[in-house]
Amino acid sequence: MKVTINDVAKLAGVSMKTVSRVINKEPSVRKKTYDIVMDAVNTLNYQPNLAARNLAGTSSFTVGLVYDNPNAYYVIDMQNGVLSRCKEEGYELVIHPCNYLDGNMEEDFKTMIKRSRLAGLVLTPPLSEQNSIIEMLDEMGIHYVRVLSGRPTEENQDTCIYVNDYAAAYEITAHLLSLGHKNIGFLCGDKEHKSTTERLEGYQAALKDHSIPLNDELIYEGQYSFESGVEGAKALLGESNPKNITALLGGNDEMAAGALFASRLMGIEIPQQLSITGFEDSPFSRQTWPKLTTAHQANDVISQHAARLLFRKTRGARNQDKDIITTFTPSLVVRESSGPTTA
Amino acid sequence: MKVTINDVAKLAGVSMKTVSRVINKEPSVRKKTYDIVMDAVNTLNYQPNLAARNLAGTSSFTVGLVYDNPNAYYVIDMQNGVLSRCKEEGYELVIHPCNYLDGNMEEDFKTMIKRSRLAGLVLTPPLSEQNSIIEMLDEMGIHYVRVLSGRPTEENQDTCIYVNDYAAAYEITAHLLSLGHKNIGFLCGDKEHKSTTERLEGYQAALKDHSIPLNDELIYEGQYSFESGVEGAKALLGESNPKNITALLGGNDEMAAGALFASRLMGIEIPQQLSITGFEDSPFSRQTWPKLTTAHQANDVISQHAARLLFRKTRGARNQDKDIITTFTPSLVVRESSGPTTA
DNA sequence: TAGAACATTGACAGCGTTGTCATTTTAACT
DNA sequence: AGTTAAAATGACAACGCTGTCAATGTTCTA
Repeated sequence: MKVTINDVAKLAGVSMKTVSRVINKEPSVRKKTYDIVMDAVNTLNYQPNLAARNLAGTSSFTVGLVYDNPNAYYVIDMQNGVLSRCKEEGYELVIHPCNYLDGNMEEDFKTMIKRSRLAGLVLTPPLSEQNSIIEMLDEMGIHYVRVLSGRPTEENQDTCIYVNDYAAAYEITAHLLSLGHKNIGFLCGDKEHKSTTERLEGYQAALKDHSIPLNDELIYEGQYSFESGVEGAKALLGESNPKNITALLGGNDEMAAGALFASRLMGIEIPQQLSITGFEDSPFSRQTWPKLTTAHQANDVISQHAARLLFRKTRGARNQDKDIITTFTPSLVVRESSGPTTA
Repeated sequence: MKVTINDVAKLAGVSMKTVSRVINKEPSVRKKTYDIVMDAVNTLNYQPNLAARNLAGTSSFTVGLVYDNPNAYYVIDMQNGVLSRCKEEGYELVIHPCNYLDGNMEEDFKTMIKRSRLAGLVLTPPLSEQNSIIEMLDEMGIHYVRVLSGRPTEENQDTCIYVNDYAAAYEITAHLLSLGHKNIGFLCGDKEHKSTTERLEGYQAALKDHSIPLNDELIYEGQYSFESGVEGAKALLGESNPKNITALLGGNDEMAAGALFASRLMGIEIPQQLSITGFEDSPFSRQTWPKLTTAHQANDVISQHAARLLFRKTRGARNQDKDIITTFTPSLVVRESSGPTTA
């Protein structure tokens, strides 16, 4: 019933250790031996036991995915990306949702790591930006890869995956400018998120490049939530839109959806009277009315590359994956929530 | 650095095996011994190694969560519920998204089970309804708990958690009837989902109990998606609402959101001209305009109980959790998308 | 063609637990 | 107190794999 490495060895007529070498793709196994062993593996349908591997080996076959992000779509995409890579490489994934504000996170981490010695961790924002965590991991000697909001100039190319929110925000803003908008509001997300400042700076850079003076009164500081989007739109548009805003950049899709909601309450027509854009292209940017113009962020692809980067580190010489992309720029998706100024 | 069961044993002055007994909560350990050992465990901050436990023991400490559901909110909730329980019991969770249509699922399952011998599986709909899968698992002797749409009368109370969609649909329909609606449309979800027929039957039962004749023309057969909700609303309301429908029951929140979207396109005011209701109370039922009246389904609680049920089976006598709820009925949440008939 | 250098393979211990079974301690009887 | 049954503990071999290091094959050099 249960087939072990010994069964394979017997069938192939080699030692246990040679089978081990084959399934671990170690070098210095003769091609012929390799084939014989693989045949045996296939006919017996052998699957190496993870627990035994983790116990016996110095490196482990489980990776952790850590997140503190309320966005279900984001999390699922990240999971699926990492998972698909894990499957290919024969790794197991342990997911670790957490709440940074909880405080006892450090303990939590240590427990997780002790219980199942991990090959490494994929950290997603905003946790990936927390220096205290990074230091802790460095101290503990845990491998990790961080997914971060940032621009290609940054260093740490071997341990970070960057999402260029700056460029994406620039592109969205440029899109609105090209439609004739001049007074563009910005609904800022959580200040603790690096993505917030990146997006804000991209927006400002675009304005500057088009010789539009910056105006702090057009910026609402909120959180990445629907409710905050509602509040932000109300705050910026006020009673009768005194600032004469014709376009609103949402910090993310949820805020944009909130702004859409608020506009509706205020009787503002979208996009005739006001353009609204999102960020991330999560499924519900297609489920609002009208559908949101936004910046598409391929989270599953991003997390796949994060996993690949991690494996490159953990597997060392055995894996020299050269095609890893370390910088991603979300790309503009124009839908119905943005249009030319009518003013 | 790394503390093992031996370190604990030494410090406590007992044998390795006794420590093992304590951490496994086996009976026949003297209270005094137990305390001494626990003290040692705590001072050393000992965490049993999962790989070793899985390898040595007959039962394993990993459970799997299997799902084939496109709804991110649902999946996250299920994960978190199971996960929270796993943490308490010292189990590890392996998530297993899959695509039933892929075909090679059986192989996929077997691989997963071989690689990390599992204590058991939590199956969520629609997979949990697939007899072929259940039979396979029975054959393989794998423990599992199914989360299913169904009514309390069903058997298998020790292996299934029921979500009473029938009652919930009944309640929503009754709500609409009480508001004066008579021509109530129904946007049917995927026919393969048990929840679809349960919800449909609940709707029909409510109508019958209020002496409203059933009319198949008011039922649209679609899928549980936003797009399908759009199509369904268009199909039922047609050019000028010839069937004189005043309320629309969405098969789930997404369909309801789609119907909302379509109504907007057709210039129909919600809820003044048309009431629309959802199902599940996923976050975005609060992010539509107007917010959706829906049936709240506590997925995290449901999955927690599923996990508890599973542990009761796998741990046998060691765990006699008596407070497991096996039937959940989603409860009506009235928001702004439903209102009295104006006709 | 001998000998060195290198490539390939194998024997065996050990990873940190739990299961089995033997041993010791305690409790419960006469 | 002496016996017996029951409860509590311990010794030690697994579990299925990988790391180490020694043993064997193979190729190259002179």
